[in-house]
Amino acid sequence: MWSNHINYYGDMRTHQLVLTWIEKQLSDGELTVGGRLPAERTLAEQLGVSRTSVREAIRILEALGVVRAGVGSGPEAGTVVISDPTAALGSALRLHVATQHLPIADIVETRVLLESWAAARARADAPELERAAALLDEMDAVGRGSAEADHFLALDVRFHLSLADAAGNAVVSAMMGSLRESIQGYAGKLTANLPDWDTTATRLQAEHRDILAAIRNDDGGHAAKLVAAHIEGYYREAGVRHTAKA
Amino acid sequence: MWSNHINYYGDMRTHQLVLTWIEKQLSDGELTVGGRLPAERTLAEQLGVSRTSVREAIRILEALGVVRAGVGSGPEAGTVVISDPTAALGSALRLHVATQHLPIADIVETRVLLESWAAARARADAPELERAAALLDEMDAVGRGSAEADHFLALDVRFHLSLADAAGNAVVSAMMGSLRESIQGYAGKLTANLPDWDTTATRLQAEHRDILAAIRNDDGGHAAKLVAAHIEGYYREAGVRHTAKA
DNA sequence: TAGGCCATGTGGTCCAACCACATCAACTAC
DNA sequence: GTAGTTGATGTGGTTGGACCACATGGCCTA
Repeated sequence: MWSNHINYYGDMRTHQLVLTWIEKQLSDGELTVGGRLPAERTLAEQLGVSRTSVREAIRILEALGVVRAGVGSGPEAGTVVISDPTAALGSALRLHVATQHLPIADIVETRVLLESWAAARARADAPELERAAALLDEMDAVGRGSAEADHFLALDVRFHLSLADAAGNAVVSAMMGSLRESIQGYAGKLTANLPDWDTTATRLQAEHRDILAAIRNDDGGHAAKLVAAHIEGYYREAGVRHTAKA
Repeated sequence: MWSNHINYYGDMRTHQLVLTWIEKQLSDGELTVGGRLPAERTLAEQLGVSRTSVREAIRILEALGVVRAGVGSGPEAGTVVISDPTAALGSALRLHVATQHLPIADIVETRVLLESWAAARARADAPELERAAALLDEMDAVGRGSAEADHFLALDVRFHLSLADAAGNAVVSAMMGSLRESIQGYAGKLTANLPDWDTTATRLQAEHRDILAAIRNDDGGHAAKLVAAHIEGYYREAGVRHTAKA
């Protein structure tokens, strides 16, 4: 038969072998969130591969939001297991947008889809809604000058993510976050196309409060419609002028 | 002030520097899908970093479905830019499922959400529907024994992806594909819980044809309902027995 | 006892070599 | 002249070893 070496793994590249081992540890529950991977040198010796290959595997896991690497000693050091699906989805989408194989329009459309569903699905008494309400107050407090637009938008993102979280679906939340991240730069530029940021911000806030009120009133269907109109309206207002400049 | 070396990039780690450079090339259109990256050794020299760091960056891009690396010479060799968002999302979701921080139920729910939307959105004359129909014929042709269940399910996946493609949203298609990939192993095990695979497969096929007919009849709303019932019904049938065994 | 200092262990980076692979051109045998 | 072989070339794949920056903690000194 074939080799009886413990390290026979077919055509698999070395770093994939390491990935497979780590994924198995995760599936078997021998590695859990918060736990630490063996040190790179140790792991390399255990698996009979070079440290380089171990590092390549860890880099991939880092990019996928599965681990975090820290130098030095102490609690922040070492490679520890985390769970940040949004990071992976976000950078992936961002890069594919860069290759121009993921149209911005499709991203916006997907955002509307997910966010409408979340609004319809959110429970009226979800604790995330209180955070959302607090964010709205914070947004009222920021100035209405275009200089503060970035600050306002940052809070806006967190508000929408809070609504998504209120639906209680981790996958939808992660996807929502990644969609926002992937078009973050784009959305920022859009504000430059708005004729009057002050007016727009005030309108957005009014719509935000309507959406939140609908959810808290257990009128999911209405909330979903409001959310869709809210998002589409914003991109239409900013986007039309954007294309009109061309 | 600080160093005036051309390679001062703040706290960024070396491989991130390479990633940033490549992402900029993509955004600027200097690198497009189908294009080739400079050879690893060349790129390392150009950017003033080690080949190791270049390779770590490329590994990340590979995991994100942005490039494909091939050894040797000729058209298949070298590191070429591709665009496979599904690969990135799929492996990310799969790993996070392994960490048990993404409930399977949430993935199934999200799948229903996306697929219902796609069914409602698909155009009746979309060319992808012909591929879907061909897949259904192929599924009729495979045996009904449980031994062929894997083959049937593989075609089933492609059928559903074809429907998603018919909606014409690349982001939704990519997410759909990644969701299927992330629970592929899980779905396969479920068939073992079914009392009679033959009967189930025949029923699934009937539902498939109803869905396809509804889309072709331009009745998106009906198609969406059928799809939701189709997916939820399958998981309920297989899943209930699964938990009942415990 | 309080302070500084170094041993230790972590990831971060680099280098130099070697391998396997695929192509292509030059060369050789017929 | 043609067909086949062979080697040069260039690609990613892998390895071992060296050194660095960093953070801790214990030892040693004042």
